[in-house]
Amino acid sequence: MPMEQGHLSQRKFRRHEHLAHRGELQDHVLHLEEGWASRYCVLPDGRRQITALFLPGDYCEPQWLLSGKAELPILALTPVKARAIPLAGVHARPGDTVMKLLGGVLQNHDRQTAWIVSLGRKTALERVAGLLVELFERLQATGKVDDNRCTIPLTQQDIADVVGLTPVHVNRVLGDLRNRGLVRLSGKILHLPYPQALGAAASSSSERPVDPDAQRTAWPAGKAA
Amino acid sequence: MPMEQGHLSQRKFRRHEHLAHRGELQDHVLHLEEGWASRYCVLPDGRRQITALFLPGDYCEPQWLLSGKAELPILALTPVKARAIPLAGVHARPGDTVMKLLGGVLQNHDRQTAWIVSLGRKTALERVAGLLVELFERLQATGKVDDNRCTIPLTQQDIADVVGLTPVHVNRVLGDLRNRGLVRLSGKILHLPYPQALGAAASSSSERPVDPDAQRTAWPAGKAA
DNA sequence: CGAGGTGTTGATCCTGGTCAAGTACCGTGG
DNA sequence: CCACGGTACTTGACCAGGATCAACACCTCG
Repeated sequence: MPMEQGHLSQRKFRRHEHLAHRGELQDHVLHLEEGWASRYCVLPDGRRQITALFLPGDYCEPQWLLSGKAELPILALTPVKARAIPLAGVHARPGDTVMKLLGGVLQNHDRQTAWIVSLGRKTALERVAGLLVELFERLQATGKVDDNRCTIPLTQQDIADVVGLTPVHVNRVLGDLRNRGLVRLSGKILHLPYPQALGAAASSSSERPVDPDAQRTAWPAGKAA
Repeated sequence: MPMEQGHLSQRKFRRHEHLAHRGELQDHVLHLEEGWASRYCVLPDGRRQITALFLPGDYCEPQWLLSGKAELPILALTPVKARAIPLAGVHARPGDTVMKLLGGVLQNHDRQTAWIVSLGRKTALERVAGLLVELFERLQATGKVDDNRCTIPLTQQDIADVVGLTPVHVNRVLGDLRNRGLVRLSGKILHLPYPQALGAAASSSSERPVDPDAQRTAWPAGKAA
């Protein structure tokens, strides 16, 4: 009995409450109105990795349109208000929403690709800096940045679980960024005096000499068939 | 001038030739018939990370159906034979192919999620073991495994660029796995005497005591609203 | 008020990186 | 036939980026 898409589809979750459980079938997609959520994975011995962050304005797991199932659990990092979009309705009258959802899938896919590069090849400092600018820009896109300031409700533990580090080390890196004057993070307020500069630190840390003859084997790259 | 989908759409690439360049617009998707390819990213200072592997039978970048554009370059790791599937045709008569492509997108998405967990939280040994079983199983699914043996045309450098390690260290880890009798990798032939056991090594290395009270903060996980 | 979740800092350890040399294995051309 | 040059693989010695262990300060919220 699918209900109309009116205000009745509004759902609330408390901090640390699950929006979805591992392997659970999903007949809807959530559109976050307020609060943050995360997709995560726990290894048998307790190691945790967050594989996606969902911010206000995001669809929470657009790919459920295609799979109808949550591969991994989704956890509220803060109190969350969301609108549930029943998939039955979308499938019945495939309109604008389908394209938005597929766009969301694509965006998440590309974001994940970028994170694979980060986790595989970047230093702790680059990863943390990268996360901060990514979040800054995503919040900026939804008008949630003012005077280079925004609210990041993440714990240092959360950050660690995103960037694949220890909370202790995240702390040190944040301290380092603070010393360099690139980041001011007090309480949950993030202030980036020079977002540009932080972006630079995220790509390839300034120290690391940009090796001009980086190509291991110079594949001409221009020998099309 | 799009050609018919007959045998004329067959395309060949040599080793180290690009199937697609970074940012290039794509009016087709490739279906690999023979050979392996990889999506990769190079940082300004030369660090490389492979973010996807394409095996025979795979669609190469199904999401091009949605984006029409290659975000990252695709490189042939071996000589490649592929069938080009023009997207114009797919959009015109959306049939079975669309679902197959969307399924491919979903599969790649999930695979990337798994790799984020690996790169973020697993040890060198677990990552390498994980890669080998993944490839073994993907080849098995297309009937390319016989007597627990299959062909892996990857260089140790390639493997390193997938698992985010140094080729030197990959070598040591492979040696370790060989000593444990879990892997026999001579030339390009991979032999897994006990695929099962290797899978176990990939999840959480046997040494690592499975911490029973792993939950950092015991979130009841059962307090639905 | 106390308790538990956080953030901060120091000392020490260890996984994996770096540097370097040497080997094996080609396919090429003399 | 062998000499060669290039790529891939191995191995050792040493180094360093983060992890681990531990203690403490802070702060919010029962």
